[in-house]
Amino acid sequence: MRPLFHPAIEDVRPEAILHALSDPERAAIFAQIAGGGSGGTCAALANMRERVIPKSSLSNHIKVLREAGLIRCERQGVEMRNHSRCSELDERFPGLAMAILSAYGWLPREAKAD
Amino acid sequence: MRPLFHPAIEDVRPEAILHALSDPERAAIFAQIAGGGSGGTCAALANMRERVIPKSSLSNHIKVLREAGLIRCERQGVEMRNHSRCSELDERFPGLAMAILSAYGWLPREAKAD
DNA sequence: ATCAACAGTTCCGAACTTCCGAACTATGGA
DNA sequence: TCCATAGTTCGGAAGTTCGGAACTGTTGAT
Repeated sequence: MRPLFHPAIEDVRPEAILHALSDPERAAIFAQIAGGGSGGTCAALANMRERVIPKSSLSNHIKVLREAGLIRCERQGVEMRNHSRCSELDERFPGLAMAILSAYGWLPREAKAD
Repeated sequence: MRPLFHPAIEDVRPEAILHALSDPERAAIFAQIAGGGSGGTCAALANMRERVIPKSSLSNHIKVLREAGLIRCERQGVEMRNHSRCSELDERFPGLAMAILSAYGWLPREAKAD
C-alpha cells in the first residue's frame, strides 16, 4: 500500500474540517489521536469508549479525518499509526481545532475555561 | 405562525454547529448575519454574492442555522429578521464561532492574525 | 514456499440527507 | 375583499453514510 493521500496543509479546507468533526464519533476519534494516548492504531481506537465501532466504519472515519487534513497515517508493520496534524493546522487556522475539541469538552491536555 | 423553535443556549450541541457551518454557503449566510450588514432578511441574503440561492434552499439553510442555535429569527411584519446569537454562543463555546469564521476568512469585524 | 493470523480496506445495498421547483401560507396594503 | 410580497412546506431525484461480507497486504511460523 503506497503512501496514502494527505492534502498539503495549504490545500486543507475549513469545510472539510468542520464536516469531519461534525460527527461526534469522528471527533472523539480525533480527540483520542490528538491526545496521543492510545498509540493511534485502529484496533486501539475501535473500543475506546462504551461504544464498539464496526471496523469498516472506523476505517472510513479515519479516511475522512485524513483527507480533511486532520491526521497523518502511516503503516508501521501490520498496523497503522495515526497522529494528529494539530501544529500545522493551528498555523493555518489558529485556534480552530482547539476551540472544537474544547466545545466537545475533550481538550487534549490544556486548561479549559468553563 | 407561532414563535419558531429556538434551542435554549444550554441545549446547543457542538455537532449541530459544526454541521451547520460545514456548508460554505450556510457559513457565508451566517457570516453575513453575524456581520449585521444586510439587515438579515432572506431576500437580502439571497443575492448577497455572485451566487443566487433558490429560496427554498435559503429557507432550509436558515432553519438549519436556527435549530443549531446559531441565529435567532423573528417575524417583523411581512419579513423575517435574522440575528446571530454570537455572544451567548461565545459564552458557551468560547472562541468557536470566531475561529470558524476566521478559518473561512470571513471574520465579521475583528482583526485577523495571519 | 506455503500457510494462518491479523490489521485495515473495499464493495455494495439499505437507510438517510440534501437540493430545489412548484404549490402553499402568512402578513400588510389598497 | 383581493393582490403582492416574504417565507415555508412538499415531494421526488440525486447524493451521502453505515456496516456486514469479502478482500488485500504484512508478518511470523512451519
